[in-house]
Amino acid sequence: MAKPDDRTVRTRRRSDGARTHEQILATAMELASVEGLGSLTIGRLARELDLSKSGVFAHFRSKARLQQQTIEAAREVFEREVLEPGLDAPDGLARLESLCEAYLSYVERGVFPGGCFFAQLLAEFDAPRGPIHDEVVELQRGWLALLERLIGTAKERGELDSSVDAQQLAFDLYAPLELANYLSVLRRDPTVVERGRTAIRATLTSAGRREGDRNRLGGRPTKE
Amino acid sequence: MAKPDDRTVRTRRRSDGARTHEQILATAMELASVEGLGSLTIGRLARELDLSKSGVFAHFRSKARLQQQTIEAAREVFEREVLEPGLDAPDGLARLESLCEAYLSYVERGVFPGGCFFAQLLAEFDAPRGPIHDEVVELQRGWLALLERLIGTAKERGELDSSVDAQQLAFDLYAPLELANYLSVLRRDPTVVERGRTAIRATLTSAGRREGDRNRLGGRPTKE
DNA sequence: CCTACCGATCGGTAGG
DNA sequence: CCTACCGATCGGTAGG
Repeated sequence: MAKPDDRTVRTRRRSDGARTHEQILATAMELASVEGLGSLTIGRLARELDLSKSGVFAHFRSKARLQQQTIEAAREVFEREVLEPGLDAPDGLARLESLCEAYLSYVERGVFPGGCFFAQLLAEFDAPRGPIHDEVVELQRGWLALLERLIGTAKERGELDSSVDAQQLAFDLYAPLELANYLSVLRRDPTVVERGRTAIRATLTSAGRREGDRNRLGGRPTKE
Repeated sequence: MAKPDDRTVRTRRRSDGARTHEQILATAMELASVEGLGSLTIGRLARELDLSKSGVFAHFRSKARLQQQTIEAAREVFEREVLEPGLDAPDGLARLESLCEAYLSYVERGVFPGGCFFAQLLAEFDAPRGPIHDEVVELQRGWLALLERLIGTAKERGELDSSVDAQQLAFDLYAPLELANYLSVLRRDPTVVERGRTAIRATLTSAGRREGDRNRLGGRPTKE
């Protein structure tokens, strides 16, 4: 607060520690999406950001807190890159399709260099017990609950057949989204995402009350 | 060879180093399926097996070779637990269904404590470049090629519609297998596997030429 | 945000 | 298969 308008500043020092904190988390998300949250080390982050190990450490005071905050930062990216655009569509079937397409687009655009942060987290912490496992359970529950809620609304509006099992359909939609993510990263080929689009389209069509409904999930890939 | 019939042997020492080698790999597969191949350390294995670190190290002479041999050992388990029972069915659609069911049963039986070894490997090494990544690419290619081959045969025999895209259908079948694996481990609840069975059944039915075909992938869960 | 440290563990080597 | 080591890196602390 002493010298707020100092224009002689070298490069950083704009908003002091907060800016560094953000940069650390941004790098942490990238590293974790590629190599896993377990491979994320404070020393590695320090090297990557040209800071001292203790400098990085001071921002979090424990590795567990670094991991928690990295997950939280990734949650915000997911919110901005998938949930917000995905849910910005008319309620019902259109919103369900839009959400699936938003996820596939997020994979296709390579928002995280190692693919979906949470797909990585699911596979990494599905088995080992601990606080991160518990958080992944909650995150997955929330994701599936969201899909089930949209499916329920689409059923109420008569856009999906009333005989549809919402939990099963949520599983049926989630599966190709996940596989499209893993395979597109594995092959370094975002066109695999098109397989996911085709699968989603077919699943929604066969769950629909009639195929005359306009299907907005077309074959046009997202330009970026 | 000097004392082949020594009955005064304490406990181990049956087939000497080969037995120890197998035990190390068995433990390595279990650990890797839970925590990932990257978290597998020689020191950890030594503790788990009550050996010295160098004793374990001597069997492999590098961490890379330990990882390679662990993957190879897991490949043999997959062969025995999935491919052999799965492919032991009449050629065509029945064999395709049987293979999917064999995978789901392998997940359900908890052959590896952390779920499918290769699903873990896919998620762990989809992004980081290196020799393991390259091997995962090959393994995935082989798995999808096998599915596509079985689909091709089923089409030739008229058990699947001739308009079916073999690559797409392989993707559509693979997706629920993978998700059933991840979610059943995450929730520690093998009944999630039933979601996978339902998805596979629906996908094969809608790809079939007519629904009058006998569908052997029933709702009876594998007893063990 | 830094230097300077701590004990533990890593992959790996020497030598037996 | 062992003991005894090596340099590097880990998470974390002290003290500024």
